[in-house]
Amino acid sequence: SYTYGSLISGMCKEKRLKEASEMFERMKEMGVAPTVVNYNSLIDGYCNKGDLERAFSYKDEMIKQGIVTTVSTYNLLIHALFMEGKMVEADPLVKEMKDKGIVLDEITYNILINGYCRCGNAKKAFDLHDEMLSKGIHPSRVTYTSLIYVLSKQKRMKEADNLFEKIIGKGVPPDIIMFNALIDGYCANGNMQRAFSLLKEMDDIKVSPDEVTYNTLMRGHCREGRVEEACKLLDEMKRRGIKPDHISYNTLISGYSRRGDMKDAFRVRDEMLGIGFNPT
RNA sequence: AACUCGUUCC
Repeated sequence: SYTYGSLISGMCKEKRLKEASEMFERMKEMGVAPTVVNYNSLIDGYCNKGDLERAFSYKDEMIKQGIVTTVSTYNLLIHALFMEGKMVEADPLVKEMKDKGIVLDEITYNILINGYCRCGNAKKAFDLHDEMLSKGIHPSRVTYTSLIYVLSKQKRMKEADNLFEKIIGKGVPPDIIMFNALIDGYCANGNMQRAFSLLKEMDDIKVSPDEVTYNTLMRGHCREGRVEEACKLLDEMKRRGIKPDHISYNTLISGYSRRGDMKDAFRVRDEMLGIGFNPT
């Protein structure tokens, strides 16, 4: 039966790792053979918890048990290391994959590319992008979002926009996350006009904006001191049925605070507390 | 059937 596997992965997703690992041990005691997915679920859980030591010990255990690691196993561990900025420590894992004949897949490349984008290494990210193309692996929206992100952070908006258009030209319709990333780039670089023209484009192609879209636009206005405009956006999102989250309110609070309008800042904070969110 | 990647505040 698939019962144990489902229970273990379910508990790992809910971060109930103690229960998951106990159930895993019980399962083995009962003579049920553990699978690679059981291990991957646990590795994922402990990686998310930040306990990489435990995650790696599960990887060692599976190898000892003669259970074949998959590309997912490595993707999980490489991702966890990259999120902690430990790029170098991931090198031996990539080497190990190659030694075992495990082929890097689209997700592996996306993890590597995103990692380098997050730390501002656009060169390395684009090199990996070229490498995946040369291996016949097609970049996805996930890949492009990372590349747009790093270009935006480096204020290379022309290139970010060109890339965005190029992707559309390839017949890949942008999704909401790609839009949000590009909108954020324009907001962070003070081009609210283009940011709003992208919002309009989203509406045109029926990609519904979400709270991230609006939070991003609100923040763009706030950083220019136009908190009133940001408030109008808060109303607009409510009107459109998009629920503001704690970030929406914190954006307004910090917008008012930066301007020294503490009275308004506290007013928004009270409104936020009134609906059960906590300020940060 | 079940495991892995991208966007806003922090």
